[in-house]
Amino acid sequence: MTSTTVDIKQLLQESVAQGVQALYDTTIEPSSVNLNTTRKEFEGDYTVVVFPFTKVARKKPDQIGEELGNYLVEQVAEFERFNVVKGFLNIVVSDAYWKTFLDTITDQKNYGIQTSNGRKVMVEFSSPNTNKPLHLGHIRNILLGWSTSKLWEANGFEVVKTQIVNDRGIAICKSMLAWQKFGNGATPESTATKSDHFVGKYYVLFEQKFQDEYKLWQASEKGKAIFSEKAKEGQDETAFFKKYKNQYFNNYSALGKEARTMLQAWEAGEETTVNLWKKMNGWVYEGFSTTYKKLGVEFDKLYYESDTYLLGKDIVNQGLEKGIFEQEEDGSVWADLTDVKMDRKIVLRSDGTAVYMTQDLGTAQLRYQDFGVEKMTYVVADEQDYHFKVLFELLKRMGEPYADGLFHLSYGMVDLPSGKMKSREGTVVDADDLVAEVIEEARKGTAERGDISAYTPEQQEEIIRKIGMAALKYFIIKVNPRKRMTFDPKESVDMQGDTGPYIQYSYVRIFGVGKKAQTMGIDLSKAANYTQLDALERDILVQLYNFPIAIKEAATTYDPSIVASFCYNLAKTFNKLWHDLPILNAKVETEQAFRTQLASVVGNVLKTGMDLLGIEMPERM
RNA sequence: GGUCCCGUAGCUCAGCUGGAUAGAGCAGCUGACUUCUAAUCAGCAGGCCACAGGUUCGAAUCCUGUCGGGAUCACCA
Repeated sequence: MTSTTVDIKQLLQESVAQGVQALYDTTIEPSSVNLNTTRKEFEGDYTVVVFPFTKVARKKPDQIGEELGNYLVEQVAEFERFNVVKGFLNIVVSDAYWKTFLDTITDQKNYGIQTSNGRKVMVEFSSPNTNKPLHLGHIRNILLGWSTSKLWEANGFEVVKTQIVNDRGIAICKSMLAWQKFGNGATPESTATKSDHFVGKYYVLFEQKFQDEYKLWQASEKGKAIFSEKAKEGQDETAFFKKYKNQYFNNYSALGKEARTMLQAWEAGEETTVNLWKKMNGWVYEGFSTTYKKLGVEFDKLYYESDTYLLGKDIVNQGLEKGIFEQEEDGSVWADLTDVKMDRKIVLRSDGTAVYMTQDLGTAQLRYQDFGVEKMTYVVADEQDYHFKVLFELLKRMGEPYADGLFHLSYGMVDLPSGKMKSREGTVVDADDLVAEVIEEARKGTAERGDISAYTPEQQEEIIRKIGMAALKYFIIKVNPRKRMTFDPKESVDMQGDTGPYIQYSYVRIFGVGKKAQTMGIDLSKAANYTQLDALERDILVQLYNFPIAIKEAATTYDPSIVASFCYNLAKTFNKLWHDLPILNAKVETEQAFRTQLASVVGNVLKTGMDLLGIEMPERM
């Protein structure tokens, strides 16, 4: 809270505790006092629930409410009136308090944002594979990661935004092989294709060629023999071969063999393979970078799997010495987590090579060495819940200094109305396509409803872009991350109701008022003499008061949707005020000045809040 | 089968550290622009908060069980 105004909620809790002491001779913790914001059908700003005091007071709730209410109003200047309804004590905070509060935050351009606390944390997000372009799932990930980073920054932390780029392995080799065999030297330039999409095309092509090969094999003597030998009772061919795909790839496929050979050549550092790998990854990065730019995100540090995939073996050895891991006769190393209801988990293969877990152990340590962060957040879909539970448990057992600060921001998958996105069925929503679509929709909306003709074409384009991106981003970020969400492309471009453009619209109104107030030469100091706050004005002030609280909660619970819904509610209340009460048209000078001031703070808070979600505000729309 | 997550209006979602009559938006119907931007506002209609028990003065919220949906349990990443 601010230094110049008291924290009204805290004051109320403390005063209630004092009141209980004075009236009923009982000591209670101020923080245990149950406070709610008053429902809008009753008069008041805050409501004290008095039921918990019935035992110590041995009186009826209504009577306690009366007694406590009288005590508060008599003893504390900030509490002006009260009423009691069915055992709920509704408190009206004084106009004077709210006006001082508003003055205080009017002077703080960064109201809600804490100053640096000198502490450092890391957030990992996006972390794509380099064999195909980004899709809708990445967008949710990226928005969550970006917003979480902004939220921790808003709470005073320095945030290192990072990702681990999965640039090696069999997947990229498939793209490489397909390009080498079938590409005829084509390039993104020669085909006028966005470069990451270009590489993705060859990944898809590989899958097609592989399927063709697989089909032929299924009809061959060998394929038939395998089927009759290995298929379970009653299992039909289609089902069997679907499951058998990986084994076919590893044991019989010619293409599979070529891809694996390529991977081995890469691991051996064979020059032409490494050069091809560099070329194709270069294309992918170029494409990613324009997509990130469109989404308005950037990173401070990139880690590449090609650099880190051998890490972690030292940690495993240390763990062996400490007795945290155990070695089998074949040389493989395991962690036994059965005592905490998890399984035995392999951390090193029998041939001594690293698995995914090994890498992650090593990468965590590397990051700590690089940046000395006290917390690390991994934004990764919930299908990897188990992996991270194990990873964090292992790092804890290793006694790593940052182990208590590890958090897996686990989010639900994004479904389409038609069901799950499946790359094989071509239902994956491409990130670039989606961005283009939502901007087109904003263009239509602006043509119908907008009022931006006074701007240059470039400026208009910028406004349209902001509106489209707001629709898309808000639609995704407003959902609690933990939950699986349905992405309906039609709804995602909505610009009315609980949407990004709705909030932008409130801001635009406020911006317009601010500009006009200046030309009118309104004297804001006149606001000092305004009395008799309207219920809507009080409602807005209570919400503004809660802004820093919402930011804090959103960060500590890793849930940006809290800020999204905060912004929506504030915009909604403001729109109602706009409709019901005159601002610049108010006849009384004090009223005019006060509302102009209030509007300006609301605009400021909306802008700050939306910025935490990665959403920009236009000044006109 | 073990473990974890989810189940709230036709649809998409809030509310969950227990508190008043469960809230929004969309879709449907109705009304409000000579007045600071109607991408707005107001109203109508829409709910055994999956189900059954339990704890409590009080349960959508906490506990147990059941049902439904999803994820995961590789010397894959």
